[in-house]
Amino acid sequence: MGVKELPLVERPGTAASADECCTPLVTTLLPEPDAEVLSERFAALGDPVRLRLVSLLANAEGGAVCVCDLTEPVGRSQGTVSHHLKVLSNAGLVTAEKRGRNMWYSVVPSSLEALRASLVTR
Amino acid sequence: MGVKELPLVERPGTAASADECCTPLVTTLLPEPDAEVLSERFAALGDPVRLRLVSLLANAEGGAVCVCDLTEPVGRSQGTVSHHLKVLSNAGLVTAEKRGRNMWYSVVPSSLEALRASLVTR
DNA sequence: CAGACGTATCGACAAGCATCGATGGATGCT
DNA sequence: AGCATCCATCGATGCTTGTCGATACGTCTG
Repeated sequence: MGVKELPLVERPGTAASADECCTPLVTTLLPEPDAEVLSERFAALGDPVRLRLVSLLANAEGGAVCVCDLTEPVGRSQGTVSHHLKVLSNAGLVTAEKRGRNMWYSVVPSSLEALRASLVTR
Repeated sequence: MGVKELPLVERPGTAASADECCTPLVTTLLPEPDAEVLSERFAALGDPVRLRLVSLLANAEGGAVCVCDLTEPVGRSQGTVSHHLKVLSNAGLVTAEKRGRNMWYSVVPSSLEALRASLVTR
């Protein structure tokens, strides 16, 4: 497949963009459809390997890392790492860019920020 | 390759309390033990039913709700709701208090706030 | 005290998930 | 061209999880 598009919320209703996805759950009663979208994103962070991947990406020089430099730090097979990156990508938390024969992944800061915004307490 | 070694900073009480648990993962390379703890909390929010439970608790008058008033809104059996509340409780996101023959659950705001703090971007 | 009520727990089951090794397509290098 | 490298995908496998119904325990009420 050529273009790896961002499978983000193209939902008609509430959540329009990555930045607006996240209904605050503490200050508003969370509607069920929103719970579905939001929980998918939290679930994406709900795995230690994926959490470390995000951390590795976020802390990288230049903000991007190629897959080849991710397998060793997390101690998982290449296939497994690829799988986790896909999960993160599906949740809209990271993006991929092809450079030569490498794929470079980076976090989507606005996406993390949106998730963070959903956790506001009053 | 990029990263040589994992900075496994094994501090004595590696992020035990609810308020101190959450190493920021974007501004620091997340140590493995912290990833374990943090991911457990994110995973707790990684289910739509649990997310709605948290929302219900947070939006309740008085900040607490008895289990009997939670099953119907989320549309799950009593046993299932009890299970989810336990997961949330284990993650430190909610607390329970016994009043008569009822259990009243409420969110732990500092816990959510700590989780939120772990998502800071730079 | 006996019954009703509220919850946690148990057993069972299907679905989902993390993981690996293998495969194959794409790309770059010699 | 031929070969090495990178990475997504596939199939298999064992473990985890969400769910229910049933059960057992504690507590209130009549």
